Amino acid sequence: MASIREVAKLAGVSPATVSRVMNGTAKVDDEKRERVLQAISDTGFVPNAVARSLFKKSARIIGLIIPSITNPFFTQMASAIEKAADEQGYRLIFCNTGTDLEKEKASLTMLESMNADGIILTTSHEEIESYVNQCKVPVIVTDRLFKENKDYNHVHCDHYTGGRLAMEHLLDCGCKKIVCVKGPQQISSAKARYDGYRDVCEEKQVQEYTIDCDYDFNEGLVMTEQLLNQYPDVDGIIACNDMVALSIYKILRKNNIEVPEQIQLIGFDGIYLSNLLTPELTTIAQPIEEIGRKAAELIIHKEENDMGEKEYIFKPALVVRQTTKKKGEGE
Amino acid sequence: MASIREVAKLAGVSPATVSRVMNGTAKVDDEKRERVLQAISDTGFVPNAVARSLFKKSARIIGLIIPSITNPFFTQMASAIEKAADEQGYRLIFCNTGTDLEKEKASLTMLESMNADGIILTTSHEEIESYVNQCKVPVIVTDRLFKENKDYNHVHCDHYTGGRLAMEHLLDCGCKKIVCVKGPQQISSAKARYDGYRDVCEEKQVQEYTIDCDYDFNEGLVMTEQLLNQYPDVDGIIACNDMVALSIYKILRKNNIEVPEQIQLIGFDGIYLSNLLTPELTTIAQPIEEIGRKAAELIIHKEENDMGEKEYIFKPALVVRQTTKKKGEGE
DNA sequence: AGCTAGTTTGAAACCGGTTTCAAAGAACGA
DNA sequence: TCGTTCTTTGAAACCGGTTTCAAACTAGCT
Repeated sequence: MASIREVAKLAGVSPATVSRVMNGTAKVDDEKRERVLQAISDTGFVPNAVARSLFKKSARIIGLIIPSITNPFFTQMASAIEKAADEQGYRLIFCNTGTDLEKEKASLTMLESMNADGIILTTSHEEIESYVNQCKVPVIVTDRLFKENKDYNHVHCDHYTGGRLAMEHLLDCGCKKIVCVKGPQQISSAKARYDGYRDVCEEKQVQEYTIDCDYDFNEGLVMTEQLLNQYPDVDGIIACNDMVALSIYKILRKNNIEVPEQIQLIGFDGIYLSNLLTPELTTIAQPIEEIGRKAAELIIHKEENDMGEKEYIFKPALVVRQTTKKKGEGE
Repeated sequence: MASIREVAKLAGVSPATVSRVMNGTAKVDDEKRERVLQAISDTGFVPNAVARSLFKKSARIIGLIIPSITNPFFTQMASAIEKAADEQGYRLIFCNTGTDLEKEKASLTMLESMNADGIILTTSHEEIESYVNQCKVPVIVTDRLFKENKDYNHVHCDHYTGGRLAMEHLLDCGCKKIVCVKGPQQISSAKARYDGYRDVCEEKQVQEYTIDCDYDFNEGLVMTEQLLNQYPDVDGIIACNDMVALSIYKILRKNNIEVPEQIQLIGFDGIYLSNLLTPELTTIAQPIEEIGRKAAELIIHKEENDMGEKEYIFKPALVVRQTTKKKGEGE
């Protein structure tokens, strides 16, 4: 409530001096400093962040544009971003897009007009590119690339290798007929994962079986029924992400199919949920927290980084748990 | 980038006129309006939100202070808040506290200095009260009350009735030895739930069995082992929330105990996860989205509301799914 | 003492919209 | 035609910190 001018008046100095005491931007006479500090504590003065950010052109804010706040993958990433941001006095603004392009655009301009210091964007639309280009605020693209070429700061995981790891693991486990539940192929991560699967199929001279599915739990329920119809003798399933893996598991159990005895199942992402369930899900884990932290750091330390079209790729890791098992091995 | 003064110069009018055209706050000559609109579109002018909020003393921001962004209960609530906020052009700022009192305080002052229009707070500390009182920004307390008396705007669920419903349901199902996994009793919701359980015990002349546990998955794992040791003949468990119920289920399965055949299990909250798992969890569901929406609306329409010490209580509902079953009934 | 160099300090401009207030212009009646 | 009232418009103040710039003061040297 109190303003810097009131504090200044009370301390018998100018607003400039109060500002200097608060920020340590210049030397202030000891006796005056004491009076200022006293006045600040007497009035309970808290500097107005809006006024400061108007002048500084920085609101110490990071914008996070993601498809959904309830999706565990994004909340885990968000949590890591929030942690890194909070440590440096930055705040997070959440923008839920539901993958709606118009909302993505609106969030971009809105965050820019709020003097955000940077934006972390997970998009599903190539068309967003021109808007990202116009944006004066640095944009870090995470998880999903929206361009084949590397003109932007990308932080993501090597999904292609992930796809290979998943397939190789199921083959290792002795599966003969492995179905890949492909995610939406316009999303780069889904496509790369499938590419990895397909390349292993080719290399190992194994027949490829696929089914299309959204990155969505409910969609997974429907597609699994269809999968079982289409491939009744399937013995291994690669889900496009962990949430879909959960829905697949649910339908398998509903059909009294034992996992991993009859069908083995592997997910993608390594969200914390994959570890909580019974049974625990075998999955290709991304270092979600590291991705989030890296993205936040790129913005927070943008002065040190040149912010020039870089790509940061993390390695996925196979995490073997309870939904896969080498055939012939006992408990 | 362009400022309102540049737009004004280009259109040959004053900044005031540009402002009036944008906001429709006063009549502007048709021909001038056209010139202004043209200049806006030529320059791609987007008004700076910070400058506006400095004058308006409103940043069209809602602060959300919660213990964790990854906890599904809070993300579901947050999602509903975000939706209601977005519809009215408000943005959400997330503050993760990890139940740390200092972080709660810091978030409160920070949000106030950002000219936030309101704050939605889920706290675990009574001590926060004096800070909430000092806050000029309206604070809505959700989920957990921090005072017995009702001096604040509270939006929450009738946890006491929830506790009763859970216990009555397990009795209905024929359970004889029902253990209540009590949540942290300094948190009002946990206490109310336990009170409900206890009162039903008294009324029905049933022996009360309890075990203490945090609202936390990992804690649940440990406490369940202890529970099985302490009450080997338990046949019904009331978990303090759904996440703890998941962990209880995990340990029960690890001990080869069938649910619901040997032990019946009921959770609390009705997070969407409770429905995704296999088996689906019987739970006492809160109307999480309604709670979030109500809290957001109280802030967005604060002018219409008198904002004077009101309490909004929602009713919980028993959702019977697969972890409970009336004894003696077949599939 | 007189002069220069260095330090502390406050007045005022600034950030970029918004709003007030009074002036200028339009419309209308006498 | 003149006066009155109503409308449109822009100059300037405002929101509340921050920073510049020059004045005032201190210290050090001749």
